[in-house]
Amino acid sequence: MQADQAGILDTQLTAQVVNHIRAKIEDGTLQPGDRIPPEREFAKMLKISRASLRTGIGYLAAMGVMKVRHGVGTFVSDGPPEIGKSSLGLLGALHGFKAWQMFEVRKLIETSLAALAAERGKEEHFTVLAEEVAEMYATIDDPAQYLIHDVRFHRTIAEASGNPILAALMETVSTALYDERRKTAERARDRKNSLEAHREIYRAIRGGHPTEARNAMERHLHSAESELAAEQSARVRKPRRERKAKQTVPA
Amino acid sequence: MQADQAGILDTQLTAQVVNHIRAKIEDGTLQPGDRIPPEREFAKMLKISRASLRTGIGYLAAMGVMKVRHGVGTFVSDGPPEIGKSSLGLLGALHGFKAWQMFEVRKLIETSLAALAAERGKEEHFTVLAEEVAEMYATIDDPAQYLIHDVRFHRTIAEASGNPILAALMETVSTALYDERRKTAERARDRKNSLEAHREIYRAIRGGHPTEARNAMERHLHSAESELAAEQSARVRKPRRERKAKQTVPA
DNA sequence: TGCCCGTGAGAGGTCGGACCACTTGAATCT
DNA sequence: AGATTCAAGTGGTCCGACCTCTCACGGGCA
Repeated sequence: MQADQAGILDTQLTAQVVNHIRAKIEDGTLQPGDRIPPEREFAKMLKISRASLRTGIGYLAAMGVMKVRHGVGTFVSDGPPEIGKSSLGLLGALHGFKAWQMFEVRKLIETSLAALAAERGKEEHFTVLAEEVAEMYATIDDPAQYLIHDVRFHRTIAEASGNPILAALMETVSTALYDERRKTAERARDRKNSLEAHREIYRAIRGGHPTEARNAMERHLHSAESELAAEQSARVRKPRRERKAKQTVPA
Repeated sequence: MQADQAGILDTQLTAQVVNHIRAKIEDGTLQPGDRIPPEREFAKMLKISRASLRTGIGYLAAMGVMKVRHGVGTFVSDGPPEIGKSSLGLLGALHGFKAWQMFEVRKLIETSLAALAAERGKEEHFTVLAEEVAEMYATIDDPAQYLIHDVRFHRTIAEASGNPILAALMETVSTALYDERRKTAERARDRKNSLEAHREIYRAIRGGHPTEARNAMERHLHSAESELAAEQSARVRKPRRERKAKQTVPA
C-alpha cells in the first residue's frame, strides 16, 4: 500500500506528509470530517517547515482527500468521493479529448449504473427517484430548476448502484461534459423528451429490470447527445494553434 | 476562460495561477512537453510571490497536468493522460472502497475497451498484441517478465480502443488494484490459464468481433478475480498489514 | 431578557529573501 | 580525446513576519 511507486510525488517532504496522513487514514486514526492540527503545530510535529507541510496538504487537497477552510482549519474530506473531478476538463484541453469520447464514457458508465441500480436499488432510492421525476414535471418550464432535478435523478441512480467508485467516475465525466455545454440553452422540447425518458428509466429500475434500465438509459443519453451535437454544430469552433518548438513560453 | 466551476480551488492566488496556465493550454500556447519560465521569473511576471506560484504549480502537478523536475525545470505533462491515478488508492482507504467494487469497475471498463478495440483497432495494434502474446509464451516461467507483457497487452487494447479517456480510467483502476495485490505471488497454473485467455481475446479483437472480444475479456477478468480472491482468502489470520510502526513518523 | 455588534484569538494565506540540492554542460586537467 | 571539476541555473526548503478570514465571547443597548 505504500504506493508512492508510480506516484512520482513532488518531493521527499511532500511524500512524507502524504504518507503520514495516508497512514492515519488507513488505520482509522483519521476519518472523514476529522480535523488535523494547526499548520504551525503540525509542522513542528513532523519536524518540517510550514511551507513544506502546506505543499503536502495542497497535494492532498488537490486529490480531494483534504478540505482546507480559511480561518477555520484543515479537514479530512467528508463528502462523496471525487476522482479527478476538477482535472478532467484541463486534461481534456491538454490531450485533446473530444466531446464524443467523453460522451462515450458517460454512456458506458451511466448505462451500467442504471442496470446495477435495477439490480441492487433499495426502496429508499426508488422513492427519491420518483420524487425527482415528479419535480421535473413541476419544473418543466424552469430550465434551471429542471436541471437540478435532472442531476439529482442521475446522482440517485449512481448511489443506488452500490458502487461508489463508478458513481464518482460518473460525477467526474458529467461535470466535465457540463462545462462544455454550460453555455447552451436547453430547448423546451428537449426537456419534454428528457422527461419521458426519465420516467422510463425510473420504471425499469423500480421494476428491477436491469436490461430494460440499461436500454432506457442508453436511449436517453443517445438523444441527449444528438441534441447537444445539434446545438454545438451551430457554434463557432476555435482551432488549436500550431506550435513546433518546445521551449520556454513567454507569460 | 470561465471562472472555475464549483471549483473549490484552494485560494485566489492558486486559482490565478491555475487559470493562467489553463488559458495557455486551452488556446494552444502551451502544449505537452513545453516548459514554463523559471519560478522566480514567472512569479515576478504574475506579480505574486514564488511561494504562491509554487502552490499553484503543485496543484497542477497533483492533477497530472504539470511535471516538475528538480534542477531542470517545470514542464507541461507530455505522457499519456492520467486521471486520478495516484489518488484512487487513498480515496479508497478514505471512503472504504471494496476490492470487488474496484474489480467491477475494471471489468466494466476493460470489457468495453476490448469491444471497442475489436471495432476500431488498427493493424499496428494487432501486431503489438500478437507480439505481447508471444512474449507471454516466452516468459511463462518468469512471473515478473510475464506481468510486464500482461500489462502491455491490456494497455495496447486500451490504446486500440480509440478512447484515451477510457484508457486513462483503466490505468487508474488497474494501478489501484495492483497496489492491493502486489504482494501476492501468482501461481504458474494461473499464468497458464491467463495466457490462453489472452490468446482468445487477441483473436477476437483481430478478427473484428466486438462481442466475442467482450466476452473473452469478461471471462479472463472473471477468472482473474476468482484467483485473486482465492489467494487472499487463503491468507486468513493476516487481515491488514500493521503500519503502527510507521506511526512514529520518520523524521 | 435578549438581540446586535465589536473585538480578539486562532487558523489559514501571502510574502520575500536566504540558503540547500540537483542537473547539466562548459571549462579544465590528465 | 577522455575524464574530471566546477559553476550557472532551477527547483526544494526554511524562517519569520504580517495579512485575512471565521467564529465565539461578551459588553452595550433596546
